[in-house]
Amino acid sequence: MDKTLKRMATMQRMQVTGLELFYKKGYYNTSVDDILKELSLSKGAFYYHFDSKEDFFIQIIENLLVRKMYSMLIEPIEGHENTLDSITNCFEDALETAVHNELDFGFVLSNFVNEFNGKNEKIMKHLNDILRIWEANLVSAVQRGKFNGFIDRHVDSEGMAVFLMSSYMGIRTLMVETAPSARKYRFMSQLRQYFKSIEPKGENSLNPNAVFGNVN
Amino acid sequence: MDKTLKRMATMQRMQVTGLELFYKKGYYNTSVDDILKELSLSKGAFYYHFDSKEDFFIQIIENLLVRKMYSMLIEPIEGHENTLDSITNCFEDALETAVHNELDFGFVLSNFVNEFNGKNEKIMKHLNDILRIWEANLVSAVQRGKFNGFIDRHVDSEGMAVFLMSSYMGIRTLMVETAPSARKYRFMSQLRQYFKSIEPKGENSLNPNAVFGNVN
DNA sequence: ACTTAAACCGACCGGCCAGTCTGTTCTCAT
DNA sequence: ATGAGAACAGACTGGCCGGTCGGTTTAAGT
Repeated sequence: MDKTLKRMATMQRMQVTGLELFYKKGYYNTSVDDILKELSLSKGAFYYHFDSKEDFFIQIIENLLVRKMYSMLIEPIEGHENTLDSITNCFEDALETAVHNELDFGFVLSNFVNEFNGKNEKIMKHLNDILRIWEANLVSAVQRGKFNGFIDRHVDSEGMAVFLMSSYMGIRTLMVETAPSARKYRFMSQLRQYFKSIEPKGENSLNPNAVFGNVN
Repeated sequence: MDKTLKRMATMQRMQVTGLELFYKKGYYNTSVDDILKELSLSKGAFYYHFDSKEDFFIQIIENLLVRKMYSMLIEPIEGHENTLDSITNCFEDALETAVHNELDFGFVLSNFVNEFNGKNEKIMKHLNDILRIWEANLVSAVQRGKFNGFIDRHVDSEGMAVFLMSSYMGIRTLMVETAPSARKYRFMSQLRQYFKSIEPKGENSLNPNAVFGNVN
């Protein structure tokens, strides 16, 4: 365990800058040497730790991408009763990091889905796993929102999850070049508009979660 | 004019299969020889007609992508008074071709934006032009919808355009692998939900377009 | 029939890149 | 101190790909 410390540290360094470059320039347009140059390491070091470029990337997905997706787009929604509010805040934060050109992992994911679709089935499997997890968590968040009286009982939870993921991934694509800050603002305002049509109508509109408490 | 007929025909063939392969495998992962093999043509033929692979791709954008974007995502919305209906129908049709794995040019565009972003400024300029045209046409469609009484006067036209483009490009990314038909259905149903919150409320809800006629 | 240019062929070049392999340096237990 | 394995260095290979270039075929005008 202790002796593997150095190993782990090097692998971690490689993966972090690997993800950074893969994100910036794309997987196929980033050579292993590009990453190694950034770290002043050699081919020997790389292939000592990883089997192949593909294996390297899959480990990046498992070790970095999955965790960051959780901390940025799943956990911020998981804990709270008022689903619509927490989704709004979560998207707001994620898009704000995007405006500052920092790594926005929801977009990293969408980028890679686009790059590998139809080209590398093995990697697509891993990416689709993450999408499924994201979707499942959104679905249960919507259901919790219904239960807690913040979302109309008649809305389709699956549909809402798909719609949220779609619009999020889409706005990130649109933010890459033209007026990211303005587009973020407009997007968020329309998202709130959409949420208005989702709120419970009529008698049961007061939230009963003081009675039932949180679900799960 | 007449003598250039053969030239035009060959260039057209190259561009059509070029777009097809670039879409399926990506620009950087498709070699010029891949396209040539498909057509039983040689390098000589290619570089006789085009300056470079990049030039070739830009001509594909101008000759094929732009036109198809017009016919699939712009003109179907342009002519009609009831903006929300025509957008719904337009998206419905476009996503249906996507379900059948045919070339859906809105997605082709979004794919290329993802592939070239940060990698090829020259090509990005051309792609951004198309995005701007699409956006402008959606904005004016929304404004027409307001004028004709199908859309609430208070909604932000720019915001709605951005939101529509986002969600469309996003759902296409989500449809590439998992349950495209189901996701299309869910998406369209949520889009209609969103549109509900966009309709005019209160007194002026009856459309007055019988009085004013169409705008433009 | 002959000329001429357009259209096309395909071998070749130079550069890049994933992966290999041999060898060197570092680390640490004994 | 030293042997042994872990960690790393870097030259090299084979394949691919964009682009070039000298040559051949096709077609059209005269």
